[in-house]
Amino acid sequence: MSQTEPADHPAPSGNVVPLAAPRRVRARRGEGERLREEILDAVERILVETGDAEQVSIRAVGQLVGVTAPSIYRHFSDKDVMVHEACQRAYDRFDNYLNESSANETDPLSVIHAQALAYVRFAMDNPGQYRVLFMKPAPHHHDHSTSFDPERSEMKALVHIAHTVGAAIELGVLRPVADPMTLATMLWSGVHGIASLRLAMTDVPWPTVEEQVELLFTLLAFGMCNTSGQNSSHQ
Amino acid sequence: MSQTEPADHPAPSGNVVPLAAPRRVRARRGEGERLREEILDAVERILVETGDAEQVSIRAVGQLVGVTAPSIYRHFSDKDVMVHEACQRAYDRFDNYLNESSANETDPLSVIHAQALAYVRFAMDNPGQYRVLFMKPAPHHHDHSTSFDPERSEMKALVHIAHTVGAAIELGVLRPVADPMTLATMLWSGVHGIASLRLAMTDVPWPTVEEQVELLFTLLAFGMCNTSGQNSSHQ
DNA sequence: TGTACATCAGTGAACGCGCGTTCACTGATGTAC
DNA sequence: TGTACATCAGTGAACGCGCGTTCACTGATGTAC
Repeated sequence: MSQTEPADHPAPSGNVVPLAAPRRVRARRGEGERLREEILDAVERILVETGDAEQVSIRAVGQLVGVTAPSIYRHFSDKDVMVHEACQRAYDRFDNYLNESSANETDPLSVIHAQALAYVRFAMDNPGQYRVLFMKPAPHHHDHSTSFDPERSEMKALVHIAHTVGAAIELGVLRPVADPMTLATMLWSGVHGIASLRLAMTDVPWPTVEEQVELLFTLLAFGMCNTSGQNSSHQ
Repeated sequence: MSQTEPADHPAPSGNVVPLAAPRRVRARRGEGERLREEILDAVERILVETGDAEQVSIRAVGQLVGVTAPSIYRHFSDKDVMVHEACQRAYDRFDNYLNESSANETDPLSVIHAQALAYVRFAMDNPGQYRVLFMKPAPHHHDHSTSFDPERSEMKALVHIAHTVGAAIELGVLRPVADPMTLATMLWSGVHGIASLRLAMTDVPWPTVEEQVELLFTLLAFGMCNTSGQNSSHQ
C-alpha cells in the first residue's frame, strides 16, 4: 500500500453512496471551463445511472464531479439553467443518435422504421434521461420565447422526421393524409406512447419492444380495418 | 359583521395560499372514517387544481382538509399509501368516465372512437391527475404482487378496451392483426402518446385534440401507405 | 532572475425552507355502573 | 338520572433530512515590473 499522495481525504470507508468521486484536481488558471463540461456530464450520468430525474441535485452533481456545491454557481446561475443546458446537449445527442440509427437506410419508409425502433430502444435503455427529455412539463424555455422555433434542440428530431415524411409523400410512398409536420407529430406520438407507457406502467405484461414497434408500423401503414370497411361511416 | 363563532382563528389576512380551509369541525365519535374520505378528496383536488403532482404533501393535504399533518397518520400509515389509495379511486373513476363517454355508441368501432377522444380530453382537462395516473413510474404495488392482475384498478380500462376490440374482430370489423389484448395496448399507447406528449412538450404547435384523435383513427384504421405499397418490402 | 500582486478556481459554514414522520398530549363524547 | 371513565379524534411541538442558495474566505497560479 504505497501512499505517494498526501492523505487529504483519509478514507471514505463508510461511504455507501454509489455515485461519488474523490476531490477533483483543481483546474489550472484559464481552464475553468473544464468544470462546466464535467458538471454537464455529471448531470447526464446521474440521469442515466439512477434512472431518476429527482436525483439531480446541486449537491449530488457536485459530489459526483468531486467539487463542493457552491462551485457549480461559478458556472451556472441556478439549477434550472444547469439542467436546461444538460437537456439541450442530450436533445442534440439524441437527434444524432436517431440519424445514425438510420444511416444505412435509403428509402424514407425504412428510415422512419429504423428511427422508430431506435427511439423506443433508447427510452428503454435510458429511462431517466428519457423521462427528463420527454416526460416532464417543459421548463425548457428560460430566455427563449414561447413561440415555436424549429432550431430548438428538442425540435430537431421532429423536424427531421417531418422532412423524411415529406420525402416519402413526394415519392408517392405515403398518402398525403395530412401535412408532413402533422404526420410527423403522429409518428412521434406513436413511438412516445409506446415508450412512455412502458416506463410508467411497469407491471403491465407488455409485448417486446420489437413486437410493439412492428405492430405500430403495420397499423400505421395498412390500418387494422377490413378493407371492406374502407368507406364505412363509423362517425 | 356578526360574529356568532368564537374567534379561534382570528383572520388569515396575509394568507396567500390558494388552497386552505378553516379548521375542520371535529368528527363525532365513530365517524372517524369521514376524515379518511375527505383526505382522499383533498389529494384529488390538489392534483386537479394545481395540475402538479409534486404539490401533494402531507402538510398540503392537511391544510386543505382543515386538519394538522399528524392527523393524517391516523388514517394512512404513510404518504405512499395515501397517494396509492387516491390513485385507485381515480383509476376507477376514470374507467367509469370512459365507459360513460361511449354509452350512446353501439358498434365497437364507435365505442373505441368515443373513448379515445374522451381519453385525450380527460388528460388535457386534468393534467395533474393524468400525470400521476399514467406518467409516473408506478409505486402502485404496495402489498400487491408484481404479477399482472386484470382486476387492478389501473388495468380496468385496458381490459375493457381489449373486450371491445375482441368484439370488433368477431364482428369482422377489425382484422385480427394481433390478439385483442395486444391491439388494446397499441390503442392505449396511441392515445397516451398524444396526451402525454402534449402535456410534456407544451411549446410545440400541436394540432387540436380532435384533429389528432381523428388522424390517429384514420391512420390506425386505413394506414398511410399507398395501397400499391401494400406488399412492399420496406424491410 | 526575483518578487509583489491581481486573478482565478474553488472551499466551508451557514441561511431558511418544506418535507415526512414521531411523540406525548388534550379534550370532547359516548358508555357502564 | 348522575357521574366516573375509557375511547376516540384530533393537536402542537419537535426531530432530522436534503434541498437551493449566499457569503466571506483561501490559496494556487500566472503576470507585470
